[in-house]
Amino acid sequence: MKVACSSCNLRELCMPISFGAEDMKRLDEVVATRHHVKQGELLFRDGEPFKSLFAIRTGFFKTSVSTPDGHEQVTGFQMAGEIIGLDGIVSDQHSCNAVALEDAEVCVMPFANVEELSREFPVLQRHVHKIMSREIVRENSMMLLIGNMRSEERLAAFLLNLVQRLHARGFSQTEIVLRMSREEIGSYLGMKLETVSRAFSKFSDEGIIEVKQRYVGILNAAALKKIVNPTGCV
Amino acid sequence: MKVACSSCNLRELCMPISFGAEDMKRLDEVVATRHHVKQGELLFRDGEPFKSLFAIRTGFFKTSVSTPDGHEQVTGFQMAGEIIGLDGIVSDQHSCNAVALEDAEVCVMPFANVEELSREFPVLQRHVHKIMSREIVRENSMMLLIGNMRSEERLAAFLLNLVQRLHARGFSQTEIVLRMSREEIGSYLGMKLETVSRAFSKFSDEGIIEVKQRYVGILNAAALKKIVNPTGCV
DNA sequence: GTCGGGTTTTGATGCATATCAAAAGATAGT
DNA sequence: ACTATCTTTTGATATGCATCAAAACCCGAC
Repeated sequence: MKVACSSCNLRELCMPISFGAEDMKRLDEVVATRHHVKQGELLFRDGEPFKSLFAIRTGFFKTSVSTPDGHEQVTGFQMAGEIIGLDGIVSDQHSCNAVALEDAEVCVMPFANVEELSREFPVLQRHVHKIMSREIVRENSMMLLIGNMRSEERLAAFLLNLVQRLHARGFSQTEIVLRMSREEIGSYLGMKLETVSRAFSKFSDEGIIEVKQRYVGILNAAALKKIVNPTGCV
Repeated sequence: MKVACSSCNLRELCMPISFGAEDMKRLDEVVATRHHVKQGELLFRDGEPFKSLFAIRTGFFKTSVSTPDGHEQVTGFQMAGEIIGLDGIVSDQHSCNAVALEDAEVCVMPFANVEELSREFPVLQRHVHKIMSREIVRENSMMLLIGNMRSEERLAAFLLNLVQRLHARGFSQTEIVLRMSREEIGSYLGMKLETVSRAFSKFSDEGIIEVKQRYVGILNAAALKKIVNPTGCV
């Protein structure tokens, strides 16, 4: 079952938009194969040789790095239409682990293909640069989040970010089914799982959200935004 | 005073290494002009339109982002041979501030030039990708640092990183003159200036370092490494 | 040299979050 | 359906770092 980029409904997310049908056909060449990853399995692992970027077609991933003593730091959660593997370019080997948090399918894009077609299509080249820049900016804001905000602000920002990305993919603007555990959220946000749980309970008590296990209903998005940014400006 | 990349002693740091004399001449075209930035001045500011990347020729910069309520998070310190401005690519405007911490000179590389020459020279293309990937990896490790380590571990890691980069530029392996304040270090590492100061004092009391204002002498690098990574493995 | 403003150090105290612990709830395998 | 295991919640306590405060120190301006 071959699904070409040109006919993929995630095209606008992982490919440049301003592409003619003609060019789009050529662009299909970036994707060599597709690959299924079962829940809990690794797509790639820290230290593994880097060959390809991966575009997520379906499913949900987390990426993480570890301290020598085995403490894990989740560095990101990725969903359909997002690209993972950029960390591997610099040293030709991956520097983090990517684990599927639910059964997933990815498009394997050999980086040699990406670079070759990038030289031919400036719009693709620009797109690749933007994707990498976006990741740099995202991580900047994560540093701000972890370094400067308190636990409840972090969780509020996390939920808003998640729901915004899901909404961009056609899901509800008010309902989330979390794919990750409290511990993984905590690792991502630089806090312990108990603190995550307490923050959930607090928001729930205040009527801002509704929590039932991994289901989260957002009852008062404005309140969440106010927690992240109390002044309301910007 | 025109200094071409081909005759710049920082060439190995900001340009691809495997370049013939012929190609190197063409590569000089990436740099449009040079620009002086006085200590305390901004090279670019959050929200400003993005036109160019900047290669640092001399001097020392910090980049930072801010919360709406004005709290600053330093996202990096950059020295000679390093590239700044990558954050601006994604949305055609800068998303952080870059301030010179000492009088500096930068090479202005219009991004249009970079992209055009990248298409022509695969080795430059690869280089640009690596620089962006390196920044992504660096920020991953900063998330690990801020999210998982305690204050003394963070400062130890910071000092080791700084001295390693300075050493790569021909400076001492054991002596640093800090260009940034305790507050800026603290912001970068997600802690308060008092905590930074206390950690300095502690290391000094233990004979691991020698501190006199912004001068730091590293007396026992092994001890610093052990603080970052107690198990000693890896 | 002296004054004034900024930076750094050090001490005392408080608070947010980590840690420890245990129960409740969900999930998967037999 | 039932048990074993994992996840989540909640409570009690501990602690690392922030906060508040003040003194010491440094640097540049005059």
